[in-house]
Amino acid sequence: MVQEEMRRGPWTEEEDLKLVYFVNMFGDRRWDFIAKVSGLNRTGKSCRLRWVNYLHPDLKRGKLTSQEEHLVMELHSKWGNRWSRIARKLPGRTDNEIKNFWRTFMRKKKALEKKRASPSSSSSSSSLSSINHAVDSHASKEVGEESFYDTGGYGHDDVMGLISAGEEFSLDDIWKDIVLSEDNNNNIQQEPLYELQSQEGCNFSSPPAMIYSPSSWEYNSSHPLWVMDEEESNKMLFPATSDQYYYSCYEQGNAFLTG
DNA sequence: AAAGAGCGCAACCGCATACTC
DNA sequence: GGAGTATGCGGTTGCGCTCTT
Repeated sequence: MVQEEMRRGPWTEEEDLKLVYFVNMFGDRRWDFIAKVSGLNRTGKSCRLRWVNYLHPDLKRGKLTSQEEHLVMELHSKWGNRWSRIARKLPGRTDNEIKNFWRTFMRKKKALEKKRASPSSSSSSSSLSSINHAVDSHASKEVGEESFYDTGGYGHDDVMGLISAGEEFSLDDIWKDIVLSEDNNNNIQQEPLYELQSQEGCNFSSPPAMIYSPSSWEYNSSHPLWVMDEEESNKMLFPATSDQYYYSCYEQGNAFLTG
């Protein structure tokens, strides 16, 4: 059978709208089915990913808060790279997001480590050196090429040891250490890498998904589908100019179901 | 102002597991 | 119980934006 070439790459706004519409209609389970009936010409996998990582109404946007970052560190020390598991403890955050955060963190750490490796700097009592130890004690198990990822966590004892009462510094200190180090190197600190901010204080970017702001959906997280008046949902999702187009999508979906 | 480097994030890939028939 | 299919997860890549020189 000749398989039609699937679309790949970044999603367009129109595709997003379509996907949201069909997920709203059929739920966020049957991805292959949704991929087919929507006519998106994407794989079910791709649709799921887009939904989970970007379009889901419960998603938070913007940087992780300090609390969230702490939690990630803590949970990673327990569970290692079990990103989805960690993500479940951070409502509104995706495994992808956490993975990216961790990668960035490790990258910074490596960079800092490199700088510190220069002979002039050896403040062994710094909190960073301690977390380095914690991280390295595990990461060093890996052989050969260094990876951004620590594949098994710091080791609970390592990091929790740092956090525990026995030590005189917290993860805050560790972060401060990184920030300070950056400060020293850059002189100009445009904005603290890591500042306390309220959950609502997130720096929202404005992706297309915000067009259908989650707050405007009566989303009930305990329910697989958004609860929404059909007429209302049509109005919100599809501007008058494209009504006909999306109704045809609707028809298409129904036709597929009813055969 | 232009070029290059670095960073952040979205998306893809391959494998594992769960589910359905 | 086994095969086929769908879904979930972790790792990796590539692109675009921002910052630096």
